[in-house]
Amino acid sequence: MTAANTPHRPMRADARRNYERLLAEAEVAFREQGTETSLEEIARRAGVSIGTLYGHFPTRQALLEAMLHESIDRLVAIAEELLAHPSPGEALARWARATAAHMSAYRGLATSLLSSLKDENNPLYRACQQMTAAGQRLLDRARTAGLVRAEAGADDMFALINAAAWAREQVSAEQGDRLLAFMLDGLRPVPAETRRPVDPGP
Amino acid sequence: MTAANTPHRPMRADARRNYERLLAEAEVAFREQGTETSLEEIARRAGVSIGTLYGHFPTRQALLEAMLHESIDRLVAIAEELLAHPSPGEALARWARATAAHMSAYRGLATSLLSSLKDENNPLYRACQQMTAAGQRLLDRARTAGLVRAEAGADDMFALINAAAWAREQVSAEQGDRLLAFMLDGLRPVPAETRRPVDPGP
DNA sequence: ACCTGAACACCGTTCAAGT
DNA sequence: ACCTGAACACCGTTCAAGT
Repeated sequence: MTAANTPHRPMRADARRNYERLLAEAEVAFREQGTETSLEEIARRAGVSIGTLYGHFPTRQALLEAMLHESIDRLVAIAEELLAHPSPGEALARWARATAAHMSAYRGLATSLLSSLKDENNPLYRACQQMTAAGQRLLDRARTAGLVRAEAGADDMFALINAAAWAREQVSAEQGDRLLAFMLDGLRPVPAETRRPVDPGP
Repeated sequence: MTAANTPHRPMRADARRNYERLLAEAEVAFREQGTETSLEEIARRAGVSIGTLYGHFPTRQALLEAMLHESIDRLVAIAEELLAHPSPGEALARWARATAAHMSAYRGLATSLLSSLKDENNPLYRACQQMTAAGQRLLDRARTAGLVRAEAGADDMFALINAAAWAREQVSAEQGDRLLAFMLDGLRPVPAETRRPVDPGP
């Protein structure tokens, strides 16, 4: 593994090996069984005691965060690259699709992520902030191009991407694609002629 | 309780009392703790054995279905009434808001509902179908008024309502409202002048 | 016909004891 | 410095035995 998902400071060789094995098995288990899968099974598959797992990752969120580190960096980098794409709308849509696709690879992850925003101390909190910040630049560029309405913030787009990823876990791939497309189109400015067509109502 | 949530055929008086108490406690527990709350706690609160709970409701979904029966009937009736609303767009939006609000009252319900569509034998499957059918009439009416694009089906709208309800569980009420509004606006036809503004891309 | 509660298998989390 | 595994508290689900 690269330096991205290694812990803060030097580690004893056996500890480091356990850390890596736990991370690798967690990735498999989360992908196959969802983010609520048994931690004891992860420890078992990694060949260590459950106490060792807790020693390295005090909470499920900490383990998820460590597992996501690399891919989040990658998504942030992709956002950076897409800023150079000729079409601000396409760039935004592509990043949203890539992000939603990644999230929906782990059942329950969208829920873990979006709910982490309720607590600053949740290890996933910063991860969400990074992704939101990365999306913000693409969103603002699309807004400047007249493709995004004023009241839509980067947090809204992040929530929509999560919602699409959540839906994608439950429906067919085709419908999942369609739903994300609808959501992104929903960020466009509402054209005057279709606004409140008949009656505003109370 | 009314006849709506009583079981199929005559029941012994004590059985009926247990059934009703379980349903009442389930409603409270699901509302306070979410749809993954402990069934044993529901039985405890209802003052019956866990075996009695399983005797009446063989699965968690069966208990949820029984609990939702009345409110789903109500939402179907509301859809009916809204067909007479002068604005097809407003009617659709109001039904969607009412439905999302109801669903988000029980944490985890949106997931239980949308995922039930993967299995015809899930007791919630029919409940989802009823709601989708109710929404379909409002959706088609809005489509006739030019407010909904051709490729958006009633199942898409149902999924979006669920996604909004799911998001509402995790974010603020204001943001939840906004997200649902974005999603519904995403069902509108895309005006020609904002379609693919610069470059379609590969 | 319905209810009870023990039984079984599983899990999250902590922490004293080891090396 | 790190690891182990027993301990505790909890849960889902089934089913023999009761009334």
